Amino acid sequence: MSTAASGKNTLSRAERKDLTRNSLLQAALHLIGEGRSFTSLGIREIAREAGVVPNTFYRHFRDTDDLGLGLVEEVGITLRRLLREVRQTNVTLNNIVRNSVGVYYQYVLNNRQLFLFISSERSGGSHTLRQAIRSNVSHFINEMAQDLRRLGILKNLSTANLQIICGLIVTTMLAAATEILDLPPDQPLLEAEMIKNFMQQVRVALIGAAQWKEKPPTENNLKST
Amino acid sequence: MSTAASGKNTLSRAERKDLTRNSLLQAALHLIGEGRSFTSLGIREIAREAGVVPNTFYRHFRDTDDLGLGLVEEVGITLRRLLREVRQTNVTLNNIVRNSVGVYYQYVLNNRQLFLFISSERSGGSHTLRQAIRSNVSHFINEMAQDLRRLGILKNLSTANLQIICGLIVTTMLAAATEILDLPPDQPLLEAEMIKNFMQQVRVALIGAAQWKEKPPTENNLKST
DNA sequence: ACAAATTGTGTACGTTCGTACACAAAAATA
DNA sequence: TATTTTTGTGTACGAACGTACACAATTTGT
Repeated sequence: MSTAASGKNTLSRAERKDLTRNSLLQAALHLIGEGRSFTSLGIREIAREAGVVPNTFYRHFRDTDDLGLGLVEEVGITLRRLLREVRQTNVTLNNIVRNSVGVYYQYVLNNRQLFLFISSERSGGSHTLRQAIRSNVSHFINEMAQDLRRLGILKNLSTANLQIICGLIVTTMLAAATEILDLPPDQPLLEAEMIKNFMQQVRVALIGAAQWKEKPPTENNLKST
Repeated sequence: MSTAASGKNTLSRAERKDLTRNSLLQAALHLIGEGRSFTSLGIREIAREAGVVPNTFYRHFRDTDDLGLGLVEEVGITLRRLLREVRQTNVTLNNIVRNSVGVYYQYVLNNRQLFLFISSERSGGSHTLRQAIRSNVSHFINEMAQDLRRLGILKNLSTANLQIICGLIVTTMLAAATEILDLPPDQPLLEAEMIKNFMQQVRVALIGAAQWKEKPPTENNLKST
């Protein structure tokens, strides 16, 4: 009887620890869901919401930033997997776009608090969290560009420009999610309208990308000063 | 001797009040410039930085959000004027784009702290500030669409779709500013690279917009489920 | 079986915060 | 000139915070 559960419903120490760790993460998310901003949350507040004594917090996280990193990791892993699956089971650009957008917003709406956190801290809070989120976003962009290249989509673009296009699309998706989450919940009409507008933005970006010519030899259009 | 300065270097009461009001605003910006996030600033902290006693704060602002509204108004008025001037003294789309981008980044870099504040609080802080910033952004988008229409640019687009395009461009500009401000200051190489990439994003969006056809009658591409 | 490590608890201390109240100086108003 | 209003000051109080330390309970490793 070394590692796992010995009797019937007992939990190992590591499992119990993960339980309270998760209750701390969920407590932070719950507070965010009530309109609080993550930056303003304190250790005592999170611990109180999780039903533990303040000091317990330190058994799991060094400070609130450290807890935030846990949240970032969670959303990054999940969302990256979901979007990769979409691109692996579709081959045409239109299907990839439609399904990626669908999966993405499904996730955003099903994980409201988690994405409220991401939206806020992406530009808002501590340097550490900003870096972590930005790193995840870059990872997203790279994977997207890589998959599009593999599928032979947008062959007219150099790798660098393909990344720029993917960056534009990801930026647009993030901004749209932020706006949608700022609506009062359960406003399906406004929500559908915003998603429709956003999809048009993505389509315009893709049309522009398809039309883009490397090193345009035509006229002296748009050369830098 | 009713209203204004009576003697030589005396200031009226209103002028003196505006002086300390500005020193409070500048104090908040200075703290932001040192890496602090606006959401985490307190009344005492701002007052201390401004060199006044905490209670003085209440003579000018109800709370920190109220002070934030003052900052939002300042950047909104200035930036809207600058961009409107660009669009009023240029007629071709390329010139408008190039000069708007130039003026915009000039402003962002010359008002680093102010724009750090905007970037953070646009998605981050209190509901009040978010609303105020979003309202300014909408105002921007509307003015841009209106001016482009007036100049006869992108005639192929309906008013609604023109607004969507302008929204895409404004979103891209905001995201780019946020990223640039996150670089360590005085990195002109990285900065120039990022601005170049960003301009390509805007160009792609405009190319896509020019190619966009209302009600495409071709195939059954991209109809919603 | 026993020692060691882990995890959550309780108490406690010093700091900072928002804000209330009384007050002083000076400008505006009559 | 006399009175009122405005603007900044000084003091004070209760609450919340981060965190340190000692301790209890229980699982883990030998």
